[in-house]
Amino acid sequence: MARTRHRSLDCSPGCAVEATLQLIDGKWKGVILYHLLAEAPGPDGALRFNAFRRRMPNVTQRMLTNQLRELEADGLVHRTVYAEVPPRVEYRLTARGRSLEPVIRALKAWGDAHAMPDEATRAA
Amino acid sequence: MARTRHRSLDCSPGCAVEATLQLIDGKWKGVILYHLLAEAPGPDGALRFNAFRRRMPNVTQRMLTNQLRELEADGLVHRTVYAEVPPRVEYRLTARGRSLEPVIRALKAWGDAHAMPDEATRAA
DNA sequence: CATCACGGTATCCTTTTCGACACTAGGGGT
DNA sequence: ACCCCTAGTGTCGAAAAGGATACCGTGATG
Repeated sequence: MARTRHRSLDCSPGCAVEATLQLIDGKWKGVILYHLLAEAPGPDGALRFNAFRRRMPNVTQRMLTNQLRELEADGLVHRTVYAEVPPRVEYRLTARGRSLEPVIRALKAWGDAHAMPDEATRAA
Repeated sequence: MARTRHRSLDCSPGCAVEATLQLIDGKWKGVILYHLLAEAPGPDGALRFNAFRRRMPNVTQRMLTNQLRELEADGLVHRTVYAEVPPRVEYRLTARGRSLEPVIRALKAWGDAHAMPDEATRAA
């Protein structure tokens, strides 16, 4: 479901840039990763499905599921299902996911510094 | 033409992350910025339209134009047109664009370290 | 006269993405 | 008997993104 981008590695050497973008592209993945990195409570930083929903009220269930599943397929997030009723599912970063921290922080820092005040700069 | 993403800032505080992603999202913008940051020759790091085309052979003219125009609209790239024949147009980063350097470098570094060797990791 | 270089536009069409909305299971509470 | 809770899934349809292809002006060159 992720943007297909270029499957043949046709850019070089900027390709690594695109390879990384491909993983965190997808309209909500950036925020999901940010919440897992910086917001998760508890010792191991796990978040449940509805915890995400509370943090991101405008994401539909279907989209949230999709984005989480893609992050899981990319090996960035691990999904733990507890066989309980009502169901309980916890999401936490994998080591690979945690390694994205400098990237997410760079994105956050830039956004805070250059984009957040208002976006009237480009109000067409 | 860029992905619409969320226009109401409905995520917080991960919003800054998305705000930044929104600017460099767009299938080729990452590579374009990378080339402008790291590859541009000359003292002021300008690249001409066909210089991009040579570096990214698989991008169509239309897409390249679109991506460059969006980067220009976002204030990341400046476009200089010389009234000559044959036409000459140079693209260079604005100060705002140059400020993205740590972000691009983080993306590149992660890609080199975690994604480039092969992507058979997730070959489904 | 024809062709090339350059930096694009214009059209058309397909693929991808995303949002709305309805629906599910199964135990516990009232 | 009925509703609530969690963590989803299914289907539909609109909108956006992106690819293919053809076309443009103009001055220099062959």
